Amino acid sequence: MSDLDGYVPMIDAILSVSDPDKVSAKRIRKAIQELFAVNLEGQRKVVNALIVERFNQSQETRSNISSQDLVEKDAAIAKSISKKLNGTGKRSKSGSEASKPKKKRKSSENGNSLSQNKMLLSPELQELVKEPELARTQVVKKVWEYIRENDLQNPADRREIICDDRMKPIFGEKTTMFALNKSLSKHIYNRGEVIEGKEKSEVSESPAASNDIS
DNA sequence: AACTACGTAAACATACGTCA
DNA sequence: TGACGTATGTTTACGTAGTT
Repeated sequence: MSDLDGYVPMIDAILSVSDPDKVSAKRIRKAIQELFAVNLEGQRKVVNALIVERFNQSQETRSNISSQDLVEKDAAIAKSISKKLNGTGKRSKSGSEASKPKKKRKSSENGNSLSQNKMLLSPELQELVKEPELARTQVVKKVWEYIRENDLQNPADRREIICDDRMKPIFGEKTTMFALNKSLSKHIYNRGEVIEGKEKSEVSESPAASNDIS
């Protein structure tokens, strides 16, 4: 057994404060990766096996011994874990935050995100962003650049976007930042989609027409 | 092994909760 | 009260974990 032994106390601590019905090896492994800033993907099976082993042992221990000492020790470690996982202890807005993923994420590490795949754009969108194809995220970025350059946000409610002539075929008279992506999706195509089925606009109605604003 | 379910990635602006 | 962190909404292919 190896360097993984160093994680045993932490595994035990996590197990001690977790609901046995809900806890999973995956969750524990991720927690350890975060806490120790290590990548255990290459050792996933070994780590999982270790976690299962500790789980079984902890269940056994719990049923047999009710060591006050152990509980207190676990509680102390668990407290520090919880503090680390939840940041500075700030905020715990909507209930069970622990299980929720963090919204703010580091930029892609593996670069295989589909968001980076170039997509073909409808003529209306091409006209707006001045590019024939872009990654979805880049499309959004370009659209926002255009909105700011032309000062198209409603000053009273900056979530609202008042469309100009170039935007109207895509978004209608006005839209919101939340509806932006939905409207955009009608103007973004996969290459295969276009090659196999010709263009959406050719097959059925034009994307602009599919927008419910007529 | 095959299948299902879920989390992740990216962009954006604003509202709101929490802490110092 | 200001600063900071997070939720909100949307898209969808891919990776992974869990289940059959």
